Amino acid sequence: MASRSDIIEQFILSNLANDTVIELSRNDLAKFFDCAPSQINYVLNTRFTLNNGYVIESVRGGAGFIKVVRLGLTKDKLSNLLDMCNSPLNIVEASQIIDNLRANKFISANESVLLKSAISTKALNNPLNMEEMLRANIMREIIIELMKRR
Amino acid sequence: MASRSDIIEQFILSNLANDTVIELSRNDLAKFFDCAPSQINYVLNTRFTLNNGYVIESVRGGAGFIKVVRLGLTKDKLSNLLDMCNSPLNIVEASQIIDNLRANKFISANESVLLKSAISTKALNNPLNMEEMLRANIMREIIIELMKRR
DNA sequence: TTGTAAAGGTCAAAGAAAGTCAAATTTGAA
DNA sequence: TTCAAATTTGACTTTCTTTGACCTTTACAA
Repeated sequence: MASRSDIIEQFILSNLANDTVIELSRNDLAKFFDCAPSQINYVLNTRFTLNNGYVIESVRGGAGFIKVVRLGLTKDKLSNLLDMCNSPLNIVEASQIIDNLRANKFISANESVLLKSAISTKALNNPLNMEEMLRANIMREIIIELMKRR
Repeated sequence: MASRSDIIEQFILSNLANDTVIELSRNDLAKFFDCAPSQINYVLNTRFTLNNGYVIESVRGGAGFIKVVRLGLTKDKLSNLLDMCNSPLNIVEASQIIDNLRANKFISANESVLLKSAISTKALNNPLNMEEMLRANIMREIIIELMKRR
């Protein structure tokens, strides 16, 4: 027997049949299916996971929405590399992943350089519960890298 | 999906497409978009910041006006952005800088998306003296982003 | 010189989304 | 039948936008 969550899942799936990206209104959907808004999150979190091949993005407030992206072939090709990110990566390992991405043309040479600067030891050197400081470091490295361009 | 603020932003952007400076009348704009005058300030303050590459000037009273100046970002001006990275950056500020870089063609659209994923709150969420864990998070975000490519 | 109207500025409250988390309930398999 | 897993519900939170009351500055006319 299909639970309401199953039905909502089917609804979203049918909307995704044609398009690879859809935008939902959580409140409208909840009203339509006569459920708590958070049940939409429940469905999304249990059935539209990364493993299942989906990515969820959302914006709150005024004209907020939830976006569901159905991932394509690339997803399978990269899932091995993604798995590596489930455990800590030192700089060598991470660089190898970037090189791999580059060698397989998932990123450009420019992107490769940029990303390496973003994950450099220098960029991540200061991790004392200060997300914003860290982000600033990362951005600094990126800009320095850009400065090197002709 | 687009909020009124988004629409007003687009309007200003399109006016700035050709010219690097435009003059607005706050009241007229507010009338035109049927909103409170202060919403114009809201749009300006959230979307046309220095980080984004704009400067706002205004004159009050009688023949008052608001001037929006689009700052071209040249290579030597990158050091201004770099300076901003000497203090903590929240996600909004950092995203603005990336948008600025993108708008001024220092990075491609792809790079912009990639970098945003690298600095996302999700990517940097775990900063408990664990550089490698952090890096893994960043790499995960990057790969997820790549998975979306067709 | 001064008062007033006509700008624009500020700030906080209200409104409109979506997110989180855990308690309560239901379901289904052993 | 029992119990663990799945689902449903709802209170509370966070984020973003919209609104409005009140403040400051400027030009200009009396």
